[in-house]
Amino acid sequence: MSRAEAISPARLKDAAPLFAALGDATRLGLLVSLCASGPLSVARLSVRFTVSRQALAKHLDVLAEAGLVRSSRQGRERIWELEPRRLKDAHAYLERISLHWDDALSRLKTFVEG
Amino acid sequence: MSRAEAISPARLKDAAPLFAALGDATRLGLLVSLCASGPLSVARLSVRFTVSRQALAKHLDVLAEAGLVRSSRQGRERIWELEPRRLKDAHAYLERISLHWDDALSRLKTFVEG
DNA sequence: GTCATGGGCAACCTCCAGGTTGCATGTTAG
DNA sequence: CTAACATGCAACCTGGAGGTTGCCCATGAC
Repeated sequence: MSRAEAISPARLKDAAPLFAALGDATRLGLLVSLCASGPLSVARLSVRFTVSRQALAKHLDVLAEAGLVRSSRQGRERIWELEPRRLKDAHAYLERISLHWDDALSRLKTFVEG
Repeated sequence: MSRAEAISPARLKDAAPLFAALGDATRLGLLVSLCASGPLSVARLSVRFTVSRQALAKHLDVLAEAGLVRSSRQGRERIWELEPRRLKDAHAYLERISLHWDDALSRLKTFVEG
């Protein structure tokens, strides 16, 4: 019996930009930094990276577009913080595909053995 | 206490191409197709997509490069199948970041409440 | 043999991601 | 007020991703 729900094309179109946002070493580094050190400004972040501040700002925009990060103004600074919900979303997607795969495997096993 | 292990830059450089490979709707579609229908040839796959056979072949190469898919010759056909290990890798990676986040949250909570 | 089918290869095109520099704007410190 | 700092904005450059077409090669069918 199949426990995994179908993966609709709509979900695919939602998932792709999410993974695309995760598919860059600098952006993953930003996520990890925000994870480890909590909310930070671009200036604070930029001392940890080799690329320019503007490049980081663009990356943060991409992450925000994907819903992985959120920003708020505090005085003259803009503070960025992680948005863990979308991270869980990505996680759930992979889980769903894995489930499908395990299902397919067990079906195959049943077919072969039975 | 912190249960999450550190996320090394080396792991970042490993994870980025993996997510990048997942960050395309067509490629996700390929994975789902291979998941649902088992190993298939490019010709078989291409009837389900609107892009050309060559485009799909390139996507499959990208997926193979990321270790998400594997191919073998069978007669005049090349059969592609899923490689679930790397999928689990990506899964584990997100889990690691989430763990870090949860750790950071609980540390913050302890700090605020304690 | 002959033909259709599956696949690799290569050239080519277009667009945008990722990066840079330079300058303008707003805000806090003294 | 003025200087220093954090950011926003815009123009610009370059490489590579994603797509196409056209052709050639191998293999299985007849």
